[in-house]
Amino acid sequence: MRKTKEEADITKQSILDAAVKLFSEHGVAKTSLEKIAKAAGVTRGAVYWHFSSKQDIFEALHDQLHSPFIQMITDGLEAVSPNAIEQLQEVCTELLIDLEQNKMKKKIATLFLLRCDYSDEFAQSKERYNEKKKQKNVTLSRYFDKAIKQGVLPENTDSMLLTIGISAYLRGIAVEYLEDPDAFSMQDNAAKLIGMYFGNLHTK
Amino acid sequence: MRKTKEEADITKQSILDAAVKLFSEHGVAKTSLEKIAKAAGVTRGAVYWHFSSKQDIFEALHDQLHSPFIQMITDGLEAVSPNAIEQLQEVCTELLIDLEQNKMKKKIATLFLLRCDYSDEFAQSKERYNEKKKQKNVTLSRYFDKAIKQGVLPENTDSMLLTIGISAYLRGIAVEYLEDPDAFSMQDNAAKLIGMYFGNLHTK
DNA sequence: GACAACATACATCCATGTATGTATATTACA
DNA sequence: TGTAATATACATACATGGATGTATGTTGTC
Repeated sequence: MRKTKEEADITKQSILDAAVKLFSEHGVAKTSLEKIAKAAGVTRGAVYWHFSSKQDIFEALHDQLHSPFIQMITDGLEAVSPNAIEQLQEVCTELLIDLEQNKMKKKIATLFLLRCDYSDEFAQSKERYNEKKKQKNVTLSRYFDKAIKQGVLPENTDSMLLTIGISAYLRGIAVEYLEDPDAFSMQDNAAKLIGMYFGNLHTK
Repeated sequence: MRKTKEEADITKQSILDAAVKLFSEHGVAKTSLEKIAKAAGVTRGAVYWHFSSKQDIFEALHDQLHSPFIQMITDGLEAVSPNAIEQLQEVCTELLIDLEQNKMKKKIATLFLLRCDYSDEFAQSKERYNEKKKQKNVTLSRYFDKAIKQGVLPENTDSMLLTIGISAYLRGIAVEYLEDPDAFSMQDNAAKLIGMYFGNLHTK
């Protein structure tokens, strides 16, 4: 019954995959380890071998999936561009369209935005999550400072406030979309929505 | 042990109050009817007398609390104003500041935005919720049409898109704030944040 | 005296965690 | 290089608590 290290890693990953699927479909709280095990084609024994609890699985998913999601924004901004705001617009738009087209990302975003709450046992996850968010905000804020120097944003722009605004807007669009994906199409509207926000920011 | 109709109503309301508190603090899924009963100073017998299940309580809260919350926006827009956009700005700003100052509203918003998910048994609640949202969007969209006729919005404005945008923005700000109320103050920033969005919409 | 407004008691089901069994991969050693 | 020892990767079994729903008892009201 013993498996290779590689086989064991596959088992572990299949548990995580099953967890993502079930968490995003039925919510974290309503998903039992038994269901995860079955969906992964193993027993709870395997689950408890690889993870100590449901929180543990959640944390693993958080590290593996959510953090990169946040970083996707910051990474996309590293390339040098003549117009920092236009670049940001493109990154945001792509992120939103990707949410519609990439099934996996859609699942992940649904999971972390709509299917979990960070109270009680998950408070520790929230702590780390808030930290990542702060980092992201610092990065974005510095980015806006760059844009101001570039002359594509007015001198008196409050970069921190703009950061909060953009973050909220992006999240709001994502949440509203994921909550009811038939309400509107990202492909058709993401660019326009983002454009609406940035329309008044250009100095041109 | 039989009580007056009035006393019974008080009991029922105290159960709902306890539910709001516990739901918003620990999440809907993690709150048992036993805990609600204890917090309300009764037994589960009383809870089952007034409600058929946890979903039933959730639905009652939804009707009692969430719907009015949505309607607060639409209601605030009924008054006749010379500048529809400025009026909307004020309504949105007030709503957000209220979220910080009114403890009860903060609890309610936390509950419905961060502490519940609408999958599985709660799908029926979601249906009705989405319906209300559609109504709200129609109202808002008509409102923007009015603003266009008023001349405070450009002729070529896409009112439906603007509706989606505003809704998303408001929700995003609310969610980001509630998730970490220490991150920024509504009193200081709500007006500015709302202003940022509307800045490019004026025809002035 | 009937019924409303509960409290209490009971039965059942899940979910969790842990303990134990087991086959096999890996390692140690001769 | 073969083989015994050991640790790994689980499956199975067990014990427990907690949550739910219902059934029944009790008291006061109308």
